[in-house]
Amino acid sequence: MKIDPNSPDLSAQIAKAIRDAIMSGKLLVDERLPSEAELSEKFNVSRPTVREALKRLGAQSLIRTQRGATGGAFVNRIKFEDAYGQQITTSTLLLSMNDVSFAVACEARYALERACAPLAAARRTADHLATMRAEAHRQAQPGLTDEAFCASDVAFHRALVDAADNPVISYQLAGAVEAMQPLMNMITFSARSREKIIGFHTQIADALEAHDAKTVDTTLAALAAYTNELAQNVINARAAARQAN
Amino acid sequence: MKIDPNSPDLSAQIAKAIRDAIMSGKLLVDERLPSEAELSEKFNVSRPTVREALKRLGAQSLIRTQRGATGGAFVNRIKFEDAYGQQITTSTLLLSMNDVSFAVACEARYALERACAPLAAARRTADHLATMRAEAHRQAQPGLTDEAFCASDVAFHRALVDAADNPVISYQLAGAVEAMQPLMNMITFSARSREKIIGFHTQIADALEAHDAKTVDTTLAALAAYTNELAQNVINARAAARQAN
DNA sequence: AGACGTTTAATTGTCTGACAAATGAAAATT
DNA sequence: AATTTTCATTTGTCAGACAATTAAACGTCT
Repeated sequence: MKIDPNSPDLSAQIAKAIRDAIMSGKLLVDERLPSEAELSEKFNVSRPTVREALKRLGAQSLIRTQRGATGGAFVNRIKFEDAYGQQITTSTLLLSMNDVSFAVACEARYALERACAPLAAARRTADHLATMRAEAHRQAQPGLTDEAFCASDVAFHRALVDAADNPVISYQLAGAVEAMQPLMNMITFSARSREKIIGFHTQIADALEAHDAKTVDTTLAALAAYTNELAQNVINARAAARQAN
Repeated sequence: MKIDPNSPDLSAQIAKAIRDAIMSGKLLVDERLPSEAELSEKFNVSRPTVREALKRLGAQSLIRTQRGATGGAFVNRIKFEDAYGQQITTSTLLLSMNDVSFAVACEARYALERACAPLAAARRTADHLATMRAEAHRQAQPGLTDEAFCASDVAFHRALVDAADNPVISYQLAGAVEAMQPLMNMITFSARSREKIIGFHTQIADALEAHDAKTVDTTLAALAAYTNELAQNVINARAAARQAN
């Protein structure tokens, strides 16, 4: 692909050309790209410009670089773990920057989570159950901050998702689950509400252990409704406070 | 956040520092970052290094830049549309580079899609239905290539997902749905199989129109099973061909 | 011949300094 | 007062340099 040297986004064009080559399979995994000097000659740009393009690709985990005699830039085999972070960052910012309501985010998260219920019920291992029960136990500890409670909640739900034993699902849901955390942090979890949530969590773990997909699904629905209710209370209280001013 | 000037990844460190500032809210949407010259002074690095860091952030749509007197780098309000492309690219590469089987990808896609069924059945608009029926009609045209058939299939399913009217769900599922396309392309769709798939599609559109979530769900399950069957046939045929050699 | 240092070439990472292009603000002109 | 010109700021790009790293090539000694 040719680039337009008069456009003021040469590095973006070059990055796109290389990205397209990777996507189309012209560049294979672990294949070495030409050196920066060769690329700058090929595209008729300077080395800094080539480097900016390569950094763009590196930021997307499409390439990795290595110094030294046999070094260079290599097409990176992007792993699910690499993609999680990116996915979570983007999802979190999407929610916060586009004023996505708690209700909408919550609906998405639980709708997708419920999709895992049948698979998780069928495939959960002892490890998954242990993780979930450990998190439920942590959630019951007195003196736990709201933030730590939320973090544990996320860990519980990620274990549930991972129990479906499908890496594609785990990847897609990582964003939906983790991105909820900042929104959840607006809630102050009373002892009573924590108790109730832990009850749901225990029910879910029990149902998973019993391979009872139906109960997992209905409990998740109940948990979704309750979470929404808690958030709605906060929103209503804030509105009332504003009114009082 | 301080950076270690002896590490050979200065631009990555600087990018991380700025990314963290955005994530934590220290930098607000549309806020202007210091100029490249100021940043290079602040971090004690050269301007090219700062620029590499900014390009990394630009690649993630976290900032945008503008030339001129009042120009600079600004925190970007990342839109869902911006994120789709990135999401699809990453998902597609994840599947192809990690040898994710058709079955696993298909399971994920349909599990997540079925999660939208109740919402889509409740909220579908005439527009969504029209799009879906138009795609079903396109799929019935003779002379359609397999690739075009797949593309139309993706468009149909994206309309279904969008009918759930939840931007978070649409975003998450864009990856799962679009990333399947390269895998689907291995299938040769016979006239009979196309007919059958179009039948499912029509059934889904009808059920959505009737707000019948249950039928949407069961039809999606049937479609998932059939798609898997087609792929399995290809895989078996290939195995047999290998055996014959 | 083979094991073990040494040198060397290739490559990325970083820096310096420069100029072009865009752009809005300030200054000058009508 | 309106319009044009000038100017300062900032990003985009380039050229050239040196440091750090790395593996291969080379030499040396046993």
